Amino acid sequence: MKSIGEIIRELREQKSLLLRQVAAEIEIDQALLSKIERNERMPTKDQVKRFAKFFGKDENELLVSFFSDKLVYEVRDEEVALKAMQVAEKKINYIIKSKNGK
Amino acid sequence: MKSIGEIIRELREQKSLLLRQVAAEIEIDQALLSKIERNERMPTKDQVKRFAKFFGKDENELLVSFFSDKLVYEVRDEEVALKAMQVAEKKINYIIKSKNGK
DNA sequence: TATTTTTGGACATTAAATGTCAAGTCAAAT
DNA sequence: ATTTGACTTGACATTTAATGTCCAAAAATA
Repeated sequence: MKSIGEIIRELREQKSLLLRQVAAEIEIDQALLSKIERNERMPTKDQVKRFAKFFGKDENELLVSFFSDKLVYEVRDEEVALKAMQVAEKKINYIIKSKNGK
Repeated sequence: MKSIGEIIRELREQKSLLLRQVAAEIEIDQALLSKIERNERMPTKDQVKRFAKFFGKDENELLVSFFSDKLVYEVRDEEVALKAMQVAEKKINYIIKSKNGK
């Protein structure tokens, strides 16, 4: 249940790396990495993939954190947030079923 | 489980109104309304409120359709869509609990 | 205190969304 | 067949929101 930023920071600290070092690997500005780790900026999907690769983490696992953060962000301040999320889940389920033949 | 666009179109047709007429009420271009009804454009939150008021529908009900559509749109093409949605729901629940004291 | 790491904030850039307009299609009616 | 009215389409404009950059300030470390 951690945010994508928290996860990235933990991974970096586990390896005792500096912002500068990881930023260079991922090819982003170190100030941007700092912000990503503190959830002040969202990374792009592509950056998340690079983080996964660099830290040797499962890509889908990080992507789930990433997208769930984005989803939460979309409705966080809305009264109907939870309801909307539940309905969205049903809709996704429906779409998936449609894709799999019937 | 209908999209916000489908709902708006149905409401309009139930009252036998023309695109032009509803568009004037809501104060949007009729071409835009046409696109909204066919899910080619998303309305803004404010427009959704105006639709609710004009059609005499519960505002939150329409907002749930609206936001759930947006949520689905955010992850529709992602392999991890469902998983991300489920995690997002947990996160929302957590946030709500935090807000209510403990 | 000097050095290094991290953060803050203003600004630039890019990307994505909404909104507009004019031309287009289609159906019904005459 | 032509006209009329309703709706749609597509290119483009505008607006909004996000990411990205730079440099100075702050915080931590030696």
